[in-house]
Formats: sequence, C-alpha cells, structure tokens
Amino acid sequence: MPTLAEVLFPQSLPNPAALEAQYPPRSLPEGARVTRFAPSPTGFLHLGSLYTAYVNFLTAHSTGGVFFLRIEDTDKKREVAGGVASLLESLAAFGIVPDEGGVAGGAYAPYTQSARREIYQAFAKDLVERGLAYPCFCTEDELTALRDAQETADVPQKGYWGQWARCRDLSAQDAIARVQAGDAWVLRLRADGDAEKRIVFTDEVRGKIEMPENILDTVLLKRDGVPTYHFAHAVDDHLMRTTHVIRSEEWLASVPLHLALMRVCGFRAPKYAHISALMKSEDGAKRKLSKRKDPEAAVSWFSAQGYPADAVLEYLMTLISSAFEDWRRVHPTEPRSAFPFTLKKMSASGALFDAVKLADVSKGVIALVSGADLAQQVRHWAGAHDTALAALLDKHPDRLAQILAIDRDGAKKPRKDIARYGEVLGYVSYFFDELFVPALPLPEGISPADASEILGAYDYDADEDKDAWFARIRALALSLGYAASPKEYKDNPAQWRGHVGAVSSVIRAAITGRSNTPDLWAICRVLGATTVLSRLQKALVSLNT
RNA sequence: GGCCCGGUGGUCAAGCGGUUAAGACUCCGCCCUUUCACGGCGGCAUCACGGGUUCGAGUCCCGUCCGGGUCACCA
Repeated sequence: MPTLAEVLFPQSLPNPAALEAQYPPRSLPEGARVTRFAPSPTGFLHLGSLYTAYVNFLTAHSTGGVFFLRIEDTDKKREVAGGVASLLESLAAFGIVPDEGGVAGGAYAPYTQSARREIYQAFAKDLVERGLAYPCFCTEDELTALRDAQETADVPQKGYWGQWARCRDLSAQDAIARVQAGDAWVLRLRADGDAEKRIVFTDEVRGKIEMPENILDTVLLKRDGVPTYHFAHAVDDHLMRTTHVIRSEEWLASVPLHLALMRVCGFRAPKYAHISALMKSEDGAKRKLSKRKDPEAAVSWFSAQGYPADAVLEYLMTLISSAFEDWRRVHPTEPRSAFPFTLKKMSASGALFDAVKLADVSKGVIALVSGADLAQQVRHWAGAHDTALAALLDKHPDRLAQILAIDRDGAKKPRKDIARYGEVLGYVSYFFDELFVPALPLPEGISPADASEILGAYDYDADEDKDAWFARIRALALSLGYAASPKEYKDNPAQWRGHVGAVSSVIRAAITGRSNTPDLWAICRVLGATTVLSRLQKALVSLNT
C-alpha cells in the first residue's frame, strides 16, 4: 500500500540529506555575506530592481562575500523570450556582474528555478511524509466561493486556513483516492501557526519587527508541480547558502510564512533586509514607481536619455546612504565600492525618485570624464539612440573630443554643464557649420549700432595665445569707452558705456550665436581662423543691413 | 477590513532625552568672473496631529490622521 507521499510523488527523487551534502555550507571568511538577485525573466529591468540588485551587490562585495543571480522562472505566463539575456545585459551595463549564476554558473547550480524542479519536489515529498504539507483539490471556483463566504462572514483574516481549509483534514485514503482518480491538486503547507501568538525577527534595515504567526496554508507547489515563490525561496536560499536576503519591502508581510517554511524544512533562516520601494509623486500623492505609467521606471529609459550608468548608480547611492555625498566630496574619484556601506543606514521610508537630483549628480559624474573619453561615450550612445548625431560625429572625427576638452581637460574646476549625452548635440551644435544658426543675442544695454561698432573694430588673430587674445579685446573695449574690467565699471559706472564683458559678449554672439559658452578663445582655436573670420564678417554684415 | 511598514523644509535626509534642528538638490540674492559653468557667501523653508512620561521630547509611550505594502496555483 503506497503512502500519500508516494502517490503524490511517484517518480524517483533525490533525498533532502543528499541535497544538503551536495550543496554544503560555503567556506567563506567570517563576516562574508552571500546575497542574490532573483528576478523573473521578463526582460524588463525596473529602476527599483536595479536598486535592489545594487544593494545586494554592494553587501556581498563589501564583505568579501558572493553575489549570485538566480532566475525565478516559475511562472511561464510572465516569461519573455530572451528575457534572461537582456536582463544580464542591462545589469552588466551598470557593472553589476554576478559572481555566480547567469552565465558564470557555479557550485550551487542550477541557478534557474525551472531546472530545479526535483529539488523542490524532494523537499515537498519529505514535508508530506512528515504530515507538514497536504494536497488540496479545491478548484478555482471553490476558492472564489470561499473568499466570498469570508467576505460576507466578515472574517478579518482572509485566506485558506483553519476551518476554511477544506482539504486540510482530508484523510490520507481519500486524498490518495482522488489523486489516483486523476484529480488535479496543489500542495499546501499545513500551517502550525497561532494567530494569537507573535513572532519576532530583526530586519536588517528596519530593526525589530513583531508579527502574528503564519496561519495560512499557503500553496507550495502549483498544479503543474512548479513551486511558488515562497517555497522556492526557502529551498533555494537555503541550498544556495544565502546569508542575507535583501529584497523589496513588498515581501515583508511574507516573512512569518518564510520563517515557518524554513523551520519545517529544518533550514536555518537567513537574515532579511527589506528595502523600501522607489516612489513617484503624482498630484501630491506618493506612489510606487510604476512600470506602466512612468517611463523612468525602466532602466532603459536612462540609457535612452543618455544618463551614464555611473550617474544612475551614483544617484542610487545617495538614496542608499545619506552619508555618501559627504564621502564623495572627500573622495571625488574613489570607486563606489570603497564607500563604507551598511544596510542599517538605509532609510526605511520610500524615497521619491528625483530627476532633478539625478541630473545634478550626473553633471558631477560627467565633469570628471576627459574630453576624449566623453566624446567616445557620446559617440557610443549616439550609435544606439541618435543616428543623426552619430553621422555628424563620424563626419568630423576628433572634433567632439576637441570641443569637450575645453574647460575640462586639466581644468581645476571642470565644467558641470552636461547631464546627459542627449544634451551634447545642442551643446556643441555651433561648432558645426551645418548646424550653426547665426544669431546675435546682445547683452543688456548694447544696441545693434554698438555691436556693429565693436565688430567693425575687432581683429581676430588666430596666432595669439589666450592672454594676447584677451588683451586685444580689453584694449578694444577701452578704446570704445568700455571699462577694462567689471570692477572698474562698478567703481564708476557713469564714466563707461559698459565693461569688457559687453564687448566679448558681442564677439561671442557673432562667432557662436549664443550668449553663454565655454572659453571663447579655445572655441576659436577649434573652429579655425577661416570660420571665425567668416562668422565675424557675416554678423557685421547682418548688423549693417 | 485584518496585519505590517513608514511620516523631520518642495525633494533626499542627519538626529538616538538638553543642538541656534546638520548637510545635499531646487529656488532667490550677493561675491568671484570677458559670458556661462564652476567655486564662495547668504537667504526662503521642516519635526503630521492630540494626549501622556520627564526638570526637559523630533527623539520614549498611547491614540488619531495620512501615505505605502500585504492578505493569488504572480513574483
């Protein structure tokens, strides 16, 4: 006479003890943490997921531990073809490369849940043998009816539990008969919790938390024999020897269940850290960043906008630890991995995603990149996101590097005026004749006649060094009645028509069509004498007609 | 609805019984400056509310309110 467990799991399965031996505890130095990122292969990387992954990554790597990737593909309906590859690619773009799992493989393989089916079944069978789990034959309709009944009876605790759990007390014979009759079943936990009793655990970011014990007979194995998240989590994180389960706060409510599962399976529970979700403000209300409504929820949005991966990570870091920015000021070029990171310093409240702050952080990141490197990054970005820019850059090789080097390479205070690669085209357009739009924005108090006078009297000499070049402008200013410095003008405004700033602004406008640019002398060098002279000439002509 | 988490300026936040309640972003003003950017200085603006406990409360306790999460054969 076969037992219920044998009827439920007729196939030959490894036994739990053998699995324990096959996946032994890791030999890692004291304090080393093992963390993981466990996404579903939807191919879509959410900003929140990146955030979570990054915290896991930092936790492991700041302790000499292991960060692995596990694919949670237990729901075929959500799976997207090529999802895994695209996910790995997205993560890699942020320098987040798992030590194990993914393409790396590892000693605790397989790292894909769909390939671990018999591992889960082995533990499930063991649970049935010990009377800690049972088959449930309730149909979807019956479950809905149960829900409705609880609704009308106004039962505070909804769900499949206690007296509501109809299959819980089915005799083994009846259960066996139904299985043999071909009835579909799911496997449920026979919860032993008491709603009146409370469990206490310490969350690594939130501290001590007290909750009622789990009383729900949660589904462990679905109709198709595939585990639910909860059961897979218990089995996998135990067997893969995860020390710290760091995940989004939506899982916090499941901790009593997870702890109960760990206990009945005989596993030592990992430490848990629930980090708060990234929020978005809308009409004064706070809500979770949504994949549907918010383009910035997708990490791909940031790449498309041209935010360097480093900038996004740097921004996330400011959310991870409020001490980060202070540290960064002291260590402007240190890798982020050198930052003393702890889960405990993470905020327990959900942060609003702040695009303005990201832009500021990004400017700081881009300011540290050399002109040549930046040019290369921009070209790379343009190849994927802005073909017109890419074509332009290819037509003028090296030009962009020269432009971006201005006030940047070797500058003690490099310019911080580019937040995204996507802004670069607008930033540099006047360097290219095909994009240059002649315009003459005049400074306050300067009339077209004044401008005409200035341009008419100005001679550009391409051979002059910067000091000589500016000395000439100063002399010109003086000769036309403009103070040679703003200070002199302020000391006695009545005596002057203005100051050098007005003169150079007119020249700047004629050459670039703009009122704000980096160092004009350097710009002229990049442009070349022919172009400079020609633009100066045209501006003068336009003023006189 | 039950359970759970959270609530300090517009945003991110420090704070662990006694502080003029840090700092950063944004915005505004000033300084520096040939423009802009950078940098410097200054300013606007915060402890959700009500009760306790205490000589003293952002900090501890209780209640309320607000926001979020969860209660799936999704993760």
